[in-house]
Amino acid sequence: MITKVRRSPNTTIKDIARESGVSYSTVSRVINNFEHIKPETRERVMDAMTRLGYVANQHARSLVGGRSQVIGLLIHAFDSSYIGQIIQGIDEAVAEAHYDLMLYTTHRRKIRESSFVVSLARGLADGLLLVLPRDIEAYLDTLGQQGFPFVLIDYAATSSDVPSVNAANQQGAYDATLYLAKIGHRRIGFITGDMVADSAQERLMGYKQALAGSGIAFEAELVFQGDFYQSKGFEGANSLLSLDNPPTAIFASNDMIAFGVYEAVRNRGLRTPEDVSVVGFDDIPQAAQVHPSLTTVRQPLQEMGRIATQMLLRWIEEDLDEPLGYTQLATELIVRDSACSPVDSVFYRSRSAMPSSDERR
Amino acid sequence: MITKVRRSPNTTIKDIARESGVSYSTVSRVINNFEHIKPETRERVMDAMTRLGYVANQHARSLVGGRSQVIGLLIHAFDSSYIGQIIQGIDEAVAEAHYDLMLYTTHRRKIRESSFVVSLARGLADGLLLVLPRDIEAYLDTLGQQGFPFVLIDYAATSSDVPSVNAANQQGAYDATLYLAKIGHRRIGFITGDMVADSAQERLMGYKQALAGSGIAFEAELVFQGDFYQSKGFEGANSLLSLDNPPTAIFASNDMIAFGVYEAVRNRGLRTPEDVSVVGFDDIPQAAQVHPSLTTVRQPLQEMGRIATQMLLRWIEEDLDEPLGYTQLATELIVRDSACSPVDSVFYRSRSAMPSSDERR
DNA sequence: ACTCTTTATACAAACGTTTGCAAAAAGCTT
DNA sequence: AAGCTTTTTGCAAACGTTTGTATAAAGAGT
Repeated sequence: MITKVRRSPNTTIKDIARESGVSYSTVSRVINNFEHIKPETRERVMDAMTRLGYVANQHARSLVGGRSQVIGLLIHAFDSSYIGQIIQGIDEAVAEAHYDLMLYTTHRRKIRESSFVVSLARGLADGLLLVLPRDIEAYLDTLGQQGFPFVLIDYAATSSDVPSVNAANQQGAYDATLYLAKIGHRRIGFITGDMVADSAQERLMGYKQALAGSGIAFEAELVFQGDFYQSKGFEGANSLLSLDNPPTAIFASNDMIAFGVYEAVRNRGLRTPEDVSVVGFDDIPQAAQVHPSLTTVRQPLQEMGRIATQMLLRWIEEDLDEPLGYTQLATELIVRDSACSPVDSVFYRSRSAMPSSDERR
Repeated sequence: MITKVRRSPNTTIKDIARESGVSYSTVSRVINNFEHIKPETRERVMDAMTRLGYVANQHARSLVGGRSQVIGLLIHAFDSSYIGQIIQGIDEAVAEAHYDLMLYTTHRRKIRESSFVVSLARGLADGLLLVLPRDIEAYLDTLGQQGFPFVLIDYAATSSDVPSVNAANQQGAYDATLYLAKIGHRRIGFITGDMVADSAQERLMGYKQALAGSGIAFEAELVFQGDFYQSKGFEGANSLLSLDNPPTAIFASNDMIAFGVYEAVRNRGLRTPEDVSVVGFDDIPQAAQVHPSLTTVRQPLQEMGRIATQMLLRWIEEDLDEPLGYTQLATELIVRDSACSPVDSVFYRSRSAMPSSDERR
């Protein structure tokens, strides 16, 4: 049924052995840097390897060694550059450790998720990274019971014995909201993310907490439920700005939403930040390129990917009996040009028409 | 040096054999759907497999069978959602064929590219997909000589014996420019992509060709050299609009650039499309969400990924002696709200302030 | 020179499959 | 009931490594 494709008969450890006049086990020991090898022999073997262009067969290695040098990465889609940033961090850490990366996208197909986890657990990968997983409950058990190493990214672990990495979402939202309050805003709108994500919940809590801390009463009408996409941001801002008493500032749960807010503000003949201040969350690369450049809460996305990977590798390589708990990374408010004091509005026109964007970083 | 992690002794084909009272080769044949198996035996074996939760060890399989059921994907970064769309297409096709996807990012590290190609060729993957590759020459030979299956995506094959998939960039640019000319524009600005990419070159040619076809003289001052990023779009539009005789329309080499143009137009107190018509290229998801929604040349990105994958799989599985040539996919002009006749400008204000966006699709 | 470590190498088994070959079982034909 | 074909099953070898155990070579100490 399956046609064999047998490529050029690959050079194996035995070819090297023959070529350099030693046994194949010696070759293996040279490859794996064993101590008791006569320098001269080592030399001869190495030589033969480069001459014949030897590359070890990873499958044979995994078969006997049990390790595949591969880690699996499960994501659900390639929305925006949020995920790209995380992957970049992962990729770097993975490459450094000489592992490879197997990619699984779920595209909202729930069922597939748990089924592939099983197959992963059986040899294909040594560990698994899950970014922003939905319905983990389904396969968390499977993973846990098998003692299969895994780390969650951007998932607020409800029980802290689940190894995970995320950002200080609540603190970040708190900082952003407090900043707006500090520069004088009293009516601050908020557009949420998709509330099934923990991060969305946490950001809302941070917003509320900062209001409370600033002596501003929470008003439900100032909160619009979004979904992390630009169009809902547009819609949300339109809704908020249509209020009888509209907000002077809008805090968006991510940068894409903020871009939608930009559009809505403009569409109504208003200006950012003179008429409406805007603050985002994430600090995706576009945030700095946009006009006016976006004041936003920076989430260390690459860092998150990198750290999660390192945690995972430690679990894989050090045969721990306990999992590694969870790590929370600090966020940072990046002040750019999209927010100013409401009182500034009047004087703002004296500034140049083309905002100077990133000068202050 | 390496600590063994030996997980729970996995159930193998032999366990199943013992459990169901047959030999392990029979089990293997049941798994691989051989014809001469007594239905009752098959039943018994299947039963044991589900009971013991058997999953085949892929490494052992590859070792003997030569096939790893993995295909490698080489990309250089996760810019914008352009790459995401392509990956989605790839991922779907790969999943359908029950293969897995190994991800390699090069992050502008040229050297690594060629080195890993070698290691891939030795067992880890059965084939390779390269998206928008730079300096292929370096390792194209390696691949070609080894007879290792590979397909390039979004690379204009100079010699048509290189298997590749891309979009009709020139035709698409031609269509867009012609469209602008048809609705009355005579001065059409153009912002290029990164000219090291073939697609950028082709789009420029399409632009020139359409001008010629419309009896409009090409003017070098109307072409600004960009790099596919939003900030260069902003810069480029500012430059073009500062000309003594500025263009009434700007054709951007991709959607991100078009967004930059949007910003520049606004920043000068002008409006899209009333004062400056804008057309993009790609049709990334954001293009439809933006205000005004962007008229753009749709590149069938997912389709490209899917088709490239299918080509690759055919090469892998059907043991062809000849490679598969190259496939070019048609583009489609998606008319939305960002371009109108220059004469419309005067009357445009009668339209509602909030453009109706995607209604006409 | 003779045992005793230490260093260096070789052999063989194992990892979990697939598959060619051979043997056993079952059906047919006479 | 013997002979033949066809279906069904089992054994063993192979894939390319790693690694435990055994052996050979080389120094060290007497």
